[in-house]
Order: sequence, then C-alpha cells, then structure tokens
Amino acid sequence: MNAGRTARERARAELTQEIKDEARRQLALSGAGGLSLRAVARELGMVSSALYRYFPSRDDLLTALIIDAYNALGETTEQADAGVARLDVRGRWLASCHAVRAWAKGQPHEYTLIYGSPVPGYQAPTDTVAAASRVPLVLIGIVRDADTAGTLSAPADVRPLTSVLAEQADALAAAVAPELPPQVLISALTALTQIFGMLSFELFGQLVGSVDPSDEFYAASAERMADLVGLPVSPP
Amino acid sequence: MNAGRTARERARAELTQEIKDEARRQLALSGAGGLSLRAVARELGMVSSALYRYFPSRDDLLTALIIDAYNALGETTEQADAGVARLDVRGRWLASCHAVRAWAKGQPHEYTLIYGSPVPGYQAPTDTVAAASRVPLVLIGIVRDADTAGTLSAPADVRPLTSVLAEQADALAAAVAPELPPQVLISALTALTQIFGMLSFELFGQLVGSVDPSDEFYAASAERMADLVGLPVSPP
DNA sequence: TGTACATCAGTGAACGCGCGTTCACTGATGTAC
DNA sequence: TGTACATCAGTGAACGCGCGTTCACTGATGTAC
Repeated sequence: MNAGRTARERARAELTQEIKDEARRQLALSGAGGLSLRAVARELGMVSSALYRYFPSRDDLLTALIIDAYNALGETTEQADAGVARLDVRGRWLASCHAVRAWAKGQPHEYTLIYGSPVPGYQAPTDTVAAASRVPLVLIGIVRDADTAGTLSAPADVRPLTSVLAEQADALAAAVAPELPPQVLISALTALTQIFGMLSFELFGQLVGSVDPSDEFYAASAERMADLVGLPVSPP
Repeated sequence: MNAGRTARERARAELTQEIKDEARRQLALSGAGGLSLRAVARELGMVSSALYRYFPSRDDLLTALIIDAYNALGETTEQADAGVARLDVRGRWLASCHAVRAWAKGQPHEYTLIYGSPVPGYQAPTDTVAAASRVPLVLIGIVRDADTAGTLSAPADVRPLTSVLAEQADALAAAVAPELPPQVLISALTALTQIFGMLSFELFGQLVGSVDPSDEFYAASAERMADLVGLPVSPP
C-alpha cells in the first residue's frame, strides 16, 4: 500500500500546508516584510523552533508562498482562457483579464506579495520564474492563436520599433513565440503592464477618488488593450 | 531682524530636515515598513527619545516623507512640462512622462514609498491628496490645452462609455477639467496607469528577462499613450 | 510476529538582537520687564 | 543693559514587547532482520 510510510509523511504534508495557510493569513496583517515564524508557530500551537523541520528559514517560507501565489494566479487564468471557444480570441482575452482581476481582488495580499514592492532584504530565487510566466504566456498564446488564424489586425498607427527595442523584441520572440511579429509582442507587453498597472493602482488605493469602484474602468481598458494588440471584435 | 528667534528655530528646521534625509536613506535598506526611529536617531548621534521633539510618532515621520516624495515628483514633472513650448502638446506630454521616470529611477525607494504596496498598519492621512494630484494634473492640463487649441483628435475606435464609468468620468471632469469630454479623461487615466504600471514593473523587477533595460520600451509606450489620448504629432 | 536500531518531529531554553514610546530630568536659549 | 522666568531640546533609564535561529533533548514512528 502507498499509505505505508504515510502516518509520518502524510502528517508532514498536511502540516506544511497548514503552515503556509497560516502564513498567508498573516500576510494580511503585517505584510511580507513582517511575516513572523514565531507568530505562525504560535497560531498553530507549536513552538517556533519546530517550524525549522519544515522550512529551513523564514525566506524559504516566503519563497514557497510566492511560488504558490504565482501558480494559483496562473492556473486560474489558464482555466478562464480554456473555458472559451478557441477561435473566439477576444473572448479568451477578456476572460483571462477578468480572471486575473478576480483573483487579485480575492486575495489582495497574495497579489501584493508577487506584484507589490519587493520585500527588503529578500532575494527571490530563480525558481519563481516559471510560475511567474504563466499569465504572460496565456495572453501571448491568445495573440499567437489569432495570428495563426490570420485574424490579427495590424493597427494603422503602429510605429516602427527603435533599434534596441527591436532587438529585445526579437530575443523575446525567439524565446516565447517565434512566429509573432515583434511589434505585436511589444503591444502585448504594453497590454500586460496596463493590466497590472490598473490592478496595483486599484488595490494600493491610488484610484480612490477617481474611478472607484473600478470594475467598468478595468473592463473598458481590457477591451481597449485587446484593440491595441489587434484582436478581432467578434468570433468568426 | 527675522533671524531674531533663529538660533532655536533655524536649528529646529535644519534638524527636521536632517531627520527626514536620514530616514530617506534608510528606506533603501529596510523599506517603509522597517523604518526605525531608533536607527535614525542612532545615525544622527542623538538619543531616540529626542526625535519626539520633531515628530510625534513614527507614522508622522512616514507621512512627512510621503508628502515630500509626492511634492518632489510633482515639482520635477511640472518643471519638465513648463520647459516646453505651450503649443507643443506632444512634446510637453513626452517631457512630463520622461521626467516621471527619471525621478523614479533616481530615487527608487521614494517611488516605492508612494506607488508601492501600502505599509501594513499605516493609514495615510488625507493631507497627501493634494501632493499626490500634481502629476495627474500636469498630464490632464496638457490634454486640456490640446483640446482648447482644437488639436486633440478623437481616435476612430473609441467605444461609448458604459453607464457607471460615464458617471464617474463626469464627476471627475466636474472636479478637474469641466470642458474635457469624459472619454478623453478616461483615456488620460488609462495612460496614467500605463505609465506607473511600467515603472512599477521596471523598478520591482518584473521586466527582467523581457525588455530590460526598458528605456526604449518606456519611450515607445509614452508615444503610444500620447496617441491614445489623441495628442497631435507635431507642433503646429 | 517480535525485537533492535535508526530516523524524524517536536520541545524548551537560550543567545543576541531589535523596536516605539513615556517620563522625570538638566541645561541652554529666548522673552518681558 | 540686566535680571527673573518661561520655553524648549536633548538625556538616559525604563517598560514591555517583538524577532530569527541554534542546540541538546525526549519520545514517537518507521525499518531491517
């Protein structure tokens, strides 16, 4: 039976999870910089030194939370995209954008953990990169599908890329979507910064007094960004 | 003479400044959440309780730093705008955008203080609003000048605003630029979130591996956002 | 199935450090007559 | 110009609290024969 080594192993897996859950709860109170192993242990009814059986240091716990957050957001977004007919690229785009926002508003402290200011003294290891790429890859995948289907329209007013930017776009394309024209990739990146820029403004309180609540502002901008990357209006 | 009460008052003004300067220096090391009165006092060769003659609490010091940062950024931006011929609205727009970035890159920790994640447990008082409005008002002023001069072009693909968004835009227009069409104001807000979205991505390390350094990406987006709000291409 | 040993989880004390804020105080600077 | 008093800046000790991490240890769970 595979439950053979379980009593121990299962307990370990469960407690690891409980530690992360409690830590996530505490992010809301004190932020990533103030995350305290002792407080987590206290809340779990353990002694603080016991946590070192599960995470070698505070920073490792933080890293685990960051990767979990990127993956949760990535998965939600991938599912939203997958829920729309492949050819309806604009529908996929909008669904993905709204999934990102819904997740961010649902767990604002995890959003802050990954898209807020860096935690002072904490250096993120490179393991986070794969998880962090999931949302960008969803959006790029949609644009690529539109391009492949030949429905992507090049907006009239697009300027040629300057030299360094063209090189960067080429390198990025090579790594991520070789068939895509570099200008399109840069447009997608603009759209991406727009999306997260709005979310950060909203969640960090910068929109209070202008467009707050910002549901419709976000929706309008998501449409506008779909235009900007050249997605067609209706399903063919 | 106005130096009459000086010895005391001048010393007070100078020390207040030195405390803020040292606190700013420490933002780089420990972030806003970790700003420590004791550390500031130590560095200044004072005893920690002495700081209470200057700031009633840690949070008041933080508030002073925040207002200073907004004002410094606001002033830089206003000056950049003022340095370009009034009729060259696109030139003014681009100069302002680049001034914002130059300031942000020059004092990343102050940028983080005002546009990064909120400090846990700190509630910003409403005094910050006026200072925080300076950059938005510069950009809106440029758009308004273009509108007044009749050089603002309405892009072809603008959608009508949805109901709530239209109301919010009207309210915002009433408060800030009554003559401006609401759609234009929303476009300006989109441009604003784009600008700060890019800066946050850049400064918080989210662009590493894609368009880094991002000078040209930023420049291209600033142009693109000028298009989006409808600024004419060349000085008339 | 039963015993001997190895692995692992959790304990509790300790190290060495940090913090914000209060309070009674000394001594210098400023003010009014 | 000189004295008496009020204001203010800075001191040093203290309160009460927090933190991450290490280490020798007990006792339970798992493994090999």
